[in-house]
Amino acid sequence: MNRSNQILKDILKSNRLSVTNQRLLIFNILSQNQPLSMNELIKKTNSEIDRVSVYRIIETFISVGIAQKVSLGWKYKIELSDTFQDHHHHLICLACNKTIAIHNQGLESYLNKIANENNFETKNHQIEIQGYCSDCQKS
Amino acid sequence: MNRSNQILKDILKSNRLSVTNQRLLIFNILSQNQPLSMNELIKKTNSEIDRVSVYRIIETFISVGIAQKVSLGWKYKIELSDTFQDHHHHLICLACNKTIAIHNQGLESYLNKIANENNFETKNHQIEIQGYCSDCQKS
DNA sequence: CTATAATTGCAACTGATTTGCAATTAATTA
DNA sequence: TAATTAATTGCAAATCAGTTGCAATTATAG
Repeated sequence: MNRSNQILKDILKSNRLSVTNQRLLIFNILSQNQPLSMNELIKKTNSEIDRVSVYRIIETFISVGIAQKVSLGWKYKIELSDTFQDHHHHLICLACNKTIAIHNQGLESYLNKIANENNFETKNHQIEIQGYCSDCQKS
Repeated sequence: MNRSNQILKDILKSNRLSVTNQRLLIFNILSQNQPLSMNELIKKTNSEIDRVSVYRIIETFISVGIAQKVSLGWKYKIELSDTFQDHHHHLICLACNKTIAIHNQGLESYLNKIANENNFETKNHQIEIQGYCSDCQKS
């Protein structure tokens, strides 16, 4: 039992949610992968969980802050929330579909400044850059 | 006939696309509104255009640079391209659903810097801030 | 004005997500 | 630990978004 799994259980329990095998499996899949689309995630469950349940579990995870949606272009993928990994954004390669995490505090404060200038109370934000990674620029 | 309509027709003609009433109507709806989801757009056509055609027209508009998708959270909406309005991003109010355009050159160059540091060739980017606008913070 | 090419509308389809409900599993209590 | 209760899951079926094929219509070019 590692640290992340303990945090997961604490979050579930403090929200009166059951610790089920299905929830643990999905958490572990998310832990071991880049952001996944719903279909990618469903595939990785290897039919051990019904698709409907995967949707419901992700909905639950998002509502209690275990997972979060990140928009990639105009689709979205699922990744663990900032509780389990540092807040970040992504570069997305249009060729190989790879995501590169970017951690950049300057960018964050820049966005805060803009929100303040507009008297806007920020709840969340999305930043993504789409293009070609260094590997894929050759071809 | 205003200036924008003339630009629209020029773009269509230079791409050997017909100038049809349906295309003009959709262009005018987009001109007069904030970014619209496909369903919002379809509703505003007031059944004068079949849903399938709306999808096809937007696809065409995007391919020739008349319109563009903007991701809002993990959905997307359609707005006129940078040809018809300056490049910008949005603050989105979670309460009233209003979008506030932000024009900020510093932000753009910041993103370019990040891409360069990662040897990444940018094709497009998305930035959105979700929260509560000044009007909606009271309630 | 006619011929040709592009576009639209309709019907039907596919894939993603949601809903209702019964069966199962986890948590609570004695 | 067993029995009870509450939460969760799986299944079937519905809904919603987006797509495809094709015939009917409309725009463009001559």
